[in-house]
Amino acid sequence: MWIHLNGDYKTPVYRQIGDTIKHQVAVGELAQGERLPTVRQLAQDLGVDRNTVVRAYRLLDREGVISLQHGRGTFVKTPSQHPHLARHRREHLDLLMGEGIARALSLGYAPDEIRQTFARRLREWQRAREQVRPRGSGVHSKKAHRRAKE
Amino acid sequence: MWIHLNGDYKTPVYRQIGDTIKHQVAVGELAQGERLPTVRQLAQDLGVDRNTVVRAYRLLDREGVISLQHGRGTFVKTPSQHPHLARHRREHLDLLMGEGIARALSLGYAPDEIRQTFARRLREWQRAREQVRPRGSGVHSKKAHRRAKE
Amino acid sequence: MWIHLNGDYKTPVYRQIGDTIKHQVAVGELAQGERLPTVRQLAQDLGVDRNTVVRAYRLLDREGVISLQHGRGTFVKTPSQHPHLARHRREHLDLLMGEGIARALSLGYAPDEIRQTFARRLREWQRAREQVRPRGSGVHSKKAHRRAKE
Amino acid sequence: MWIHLNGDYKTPVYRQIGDTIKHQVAVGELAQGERLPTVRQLAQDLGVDRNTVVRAYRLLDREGVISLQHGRGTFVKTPSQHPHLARHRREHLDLLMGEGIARALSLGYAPDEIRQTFARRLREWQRAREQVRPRGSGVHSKKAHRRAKE
DNA sequence: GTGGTCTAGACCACG
DNA sequence: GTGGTCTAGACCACG
Repeated sequence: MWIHLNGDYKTPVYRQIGDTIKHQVAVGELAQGERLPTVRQLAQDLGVDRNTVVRAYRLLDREGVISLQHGRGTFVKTPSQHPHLARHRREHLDLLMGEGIARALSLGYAPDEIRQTFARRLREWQRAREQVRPRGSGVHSKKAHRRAKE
Repeated sequence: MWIHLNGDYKTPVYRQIGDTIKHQVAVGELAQGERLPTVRQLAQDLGVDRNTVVRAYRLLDREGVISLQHGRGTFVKTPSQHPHLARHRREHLDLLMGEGIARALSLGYAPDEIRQTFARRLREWQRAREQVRPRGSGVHSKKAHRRAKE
Repeated sequence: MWIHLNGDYKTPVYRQIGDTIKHQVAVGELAQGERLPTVRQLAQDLGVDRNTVVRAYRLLDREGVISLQHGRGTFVKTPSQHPHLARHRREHLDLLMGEGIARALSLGYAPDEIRQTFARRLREWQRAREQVRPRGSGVHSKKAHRRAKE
Repeated sequence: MWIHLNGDYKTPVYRQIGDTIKHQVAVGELAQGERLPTVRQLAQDLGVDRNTVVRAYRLLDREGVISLQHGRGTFVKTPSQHPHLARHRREHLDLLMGEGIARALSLGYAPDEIRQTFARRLREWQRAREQVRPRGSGVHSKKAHRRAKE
């Protein structure tokens, strides 16, 4: 696993790591249930401190994207493991969408502008997903899934 | 002049000030050539440190949006000279929407689910807004700004 | 400000600090808007590392109880600063309550048992609040509030 | 024997196992004198490390709930000898409910608001449960447990 | 072996 | 001065 660290920029390293992983999960590059590199491993690969990786992982864990399992490893969450059940799921998405909308409205963007931008961005993300997924390029192979439940 | 400071968010204050001014220039709320409040004045109005306002103004000056004229004051440059502004606005909204989408996708929500929830929430927010201030724009009137903080 | 650290127990220090502060806010011992000790100060008072205090504060920040403000200090959040607006507020509470219920049910507790325990605990908390509040014991005096908006 | 492991939560696995067994003994699901699965067996059933099961059993043995008999097996002690069990259950629920209440109060929600939301959510959850398994208890039947994991 | 916590100490960004 | 980030290194808890 490789993550490009934008050496001189203002975004902190732990966020760059987290954002990249989130992106990879969103796009399907990291399959759900897949095991992430260990903290030590990724720290070594990227040449950063273990604590920095821990911080990135913990952030994602709190956000519900991955699951840090003491003594076992770190895994991409399966939707079913997410904020408990169906009703929870729906409310969570409501909250998530509401946040972005509230923020945009409070910054003075017009509803139509927001709507259009949203639609375009979502299409862009979907396209990104489709380009990654259908290839079955190693990461999502049987092997990757086999480990998932372990 | 009033600028809403998003007290507890991650964007630094000097950026919030700068972004808001850019936005106001972009939409014409601040006319070209118009004089901005003095550093002291704005700092007092917003209850922030003078250094923070200086930092915001200096950034805008460097970006060519305003002109800091030593001993005379601070003035808005001609918007037409700054395609930068419109782009800034658009990119900011792009970023904002992209964040929510990425998060939802990485949490395993389906695109259609996201799309529908978003649409519903936006409608709800619009309705909520209309109930609060059906008196028209309001946002730009001096009165509306006067005690926005409260 | 003093926090008793349960030296030999298994709860990590950063959690003990966070839980205590949460408790004090819940009970009204720390007024909303009130300023918390600086990271350095509290670290020194408790004889722990600055990073440990930062960690405790950040956790509370993420949970929406306090607000870490770069360069300014740390403050107890005012309800109005919480998860945005009224609708947000309601949804957030829904989610909060739902979590506990889901967990208790999944552990096999009967609904009536849950209901009664909840009612009793809430009464206990309310009583704790009343004992702290009406005295106006220094912390919630005018002085404390005056600083809040600063 | 099946124990639901809350894969991504903060409680360590060995405690989840121990708590569940205590709970089952407390409600009579596991009769006194009854033989528990062997360490190997349970470890395999749950897909966890043997050491983890050993740790759970040893804890219960120390607490007097079960009896580890070298070379013979593991047996449930007489519940009546253990007021400890009922208390454990009650305290656990207390803790669980207390957490949500403390959090909500510290976020500024009013007690009545909390009370009402809780009541509504509990009703909703109950209704949701009834729709899922209207076939009676089900929980204790061997069948229900067999593929609970899925 | 895997993640969790903590310290001591450095340097940075913001107000 | 206040919080934010990062490192190097230690020791612990869990599986």
